[in-house]
Amino acid sequence: MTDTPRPRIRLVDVAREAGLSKTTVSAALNGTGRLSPAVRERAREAARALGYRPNATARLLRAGHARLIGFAVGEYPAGAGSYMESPYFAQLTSATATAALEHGYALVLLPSGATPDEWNDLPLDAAIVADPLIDDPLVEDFLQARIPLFTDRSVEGREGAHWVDIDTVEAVRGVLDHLREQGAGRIAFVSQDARTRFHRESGEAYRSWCEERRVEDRSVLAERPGNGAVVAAVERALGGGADALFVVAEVAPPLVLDAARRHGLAVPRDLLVVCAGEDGSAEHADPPVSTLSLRPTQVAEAGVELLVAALESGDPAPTGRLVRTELTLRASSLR
Amino acid sequence: MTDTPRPRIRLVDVAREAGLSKTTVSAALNGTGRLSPAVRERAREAARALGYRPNATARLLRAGHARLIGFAVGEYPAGAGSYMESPYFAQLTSATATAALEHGYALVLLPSGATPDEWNDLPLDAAIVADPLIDDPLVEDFLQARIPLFTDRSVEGREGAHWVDIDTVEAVRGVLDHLREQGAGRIAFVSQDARTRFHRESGEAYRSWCEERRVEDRSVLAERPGNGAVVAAVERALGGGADALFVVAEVAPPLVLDAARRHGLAVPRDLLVVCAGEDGSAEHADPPVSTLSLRPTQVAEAGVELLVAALESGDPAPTGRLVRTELTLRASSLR
DNA sequence: TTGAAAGCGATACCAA
DNA sequence: TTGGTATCGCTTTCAA
Repeated sequence: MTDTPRPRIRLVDVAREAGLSKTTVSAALNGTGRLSPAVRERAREAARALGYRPNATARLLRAGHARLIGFAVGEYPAGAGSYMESPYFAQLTSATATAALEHGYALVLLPSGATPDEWNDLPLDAAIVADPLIDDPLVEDFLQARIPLFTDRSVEGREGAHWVDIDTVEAVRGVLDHLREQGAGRIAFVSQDARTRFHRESGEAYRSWCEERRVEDRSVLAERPGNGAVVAAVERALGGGADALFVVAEVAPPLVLDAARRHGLAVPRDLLVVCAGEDGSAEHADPPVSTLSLRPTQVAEAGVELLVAALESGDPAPTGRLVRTELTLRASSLR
Repeated sequence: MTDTPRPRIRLVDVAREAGLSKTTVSAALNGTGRLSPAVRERAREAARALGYRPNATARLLRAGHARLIGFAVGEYPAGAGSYMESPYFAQLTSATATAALEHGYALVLLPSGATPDEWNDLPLDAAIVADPLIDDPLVEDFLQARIPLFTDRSVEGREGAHWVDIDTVEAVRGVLDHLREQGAGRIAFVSQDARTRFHRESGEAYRSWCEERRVEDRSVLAERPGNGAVVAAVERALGGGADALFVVAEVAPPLVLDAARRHGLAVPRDLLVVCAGEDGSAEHADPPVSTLSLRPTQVAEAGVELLVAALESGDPAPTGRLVRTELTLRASSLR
């Protein structure tokens, strides 16, 4: 029944207990200053005995920074399910957290549509907006608040803004070229009605590739995010007689194969398939599915690096970097 | 070329600009105190003109709390890939963040194996350890630091600890009973060598269910986490002649169906399948796969509620709550 | 080698 | 109605 009293132990309490001054105890515990080993030990002992834990907020106030970075995703309107269920965002989020931690920063999760008053009370040194919407208010708010920001290329050149993006156009053309080399003539492009840069740019890249080659534009749009709607879009594409599928909408790759099977199509014999995304089931599907990785881990690492460099140097000059996507060829697109 | 000066605007700066005192400006901006509308407006105007943003750290020091909750997952040893790639943890994480935000708290992402010095500098009001390992050091560290904690039932009764857990034993027996009712006689149990409570308890529940009914124990363990190893385990179970599969190891359900197909087994005719987990592809698989949901969203909400209640009341008395799992029956386990 | 005192930036009491 | 001053808990000169 040790009914420990509520009030937390402060530095002064330790000092009093040890018969030393705040200053000395602080130096002893932080390993700074020139203290005699005896005194240092005495201070440490008192701290241990009292169960002293320094008040983080106070140190931060003194230090002038919080080593905290806000993290939000622009992609999903609040409430439309969780963005983390997407393997891409899951990897992006955890890679960002890991990269930040390695630089001594912790990530604070912000809701997708966060307004300033939701983060104004948080001591954020910087912010990250992953896959911002077009003219994302979140981005504008952070920029206006002069909080260093890392997001995609749409902020290029703005003060305090740092970007990392992928080579979408090149990547899309690479996939399409690959499918053509493997003998596909009617390549359908399955996307989703997303307002992200990737979906917009990849759609444009697909269309211009088709135009250049004078082939029919076989884009199909999923009406909503989620496996169900994307599978429905895939079925439409197959109904249209496609002999290859490039799926950039997020979907579990095995479900695409299921759809093909239902249409009596053998992959890769009758239908070639490439999916964009990080879904781990692609590799173990039957047959294994070729994937275009958007490299969330590399994006996160590069962005955090840029952001931290800006933070440490205090230089608001905008910086940016491009990350290469990676096409992994598997049985589903190789004849 | 507005070369804005580095130093941030503080309250005093606004006060000087407005010809008022810090106190008055503070009251004006916070809407407290009794100020004349004129003065209030003058203060606000000055703040706006200077682009004043209050220092969050300073307010927090004053307020005595940070409204920040640390979030870590015990499950994965650091570096073994990201826990967020699991739909269960992805949902748990985002539901926790959402629930916390609704109560005015923000979530700080901590790495899985975090040691005290990784979070000591963070102003955490509380912590959450999802799916702790047995005797998880993380749990012990938080408890010892007297930081209010929410985790699973293993901390039941300890001061400052709050738990939420699921009815694992009942749930497992329910699934097994269901499979038996549907005519299965040789039910294999596919798990993974995880040190979480769920995997341990579900395994025990399966074994005692088998004993009670004098049927063979057909447990199979995946050697590692990840689709590959789990599919291999499923194949072993099928090789052993199972006529039903209860897969509690995390895997994309369509891959289980693929494995069955490779063994020439039709689902549900020759093989019944139930998967535990939140993988969204189960619903759209062909045939749709029955799933046992561990209800991460409900767990998160209940836990945050308990934690926040304890935080607001300052009462360290331990609390806990049980959440019911949910079995969704689909074609894969219905004859 | 040790300690007194001055901040960090904001809020809240209480006197004017 | 307004403002001086103490305070939150810690770190850091700087003097002794």
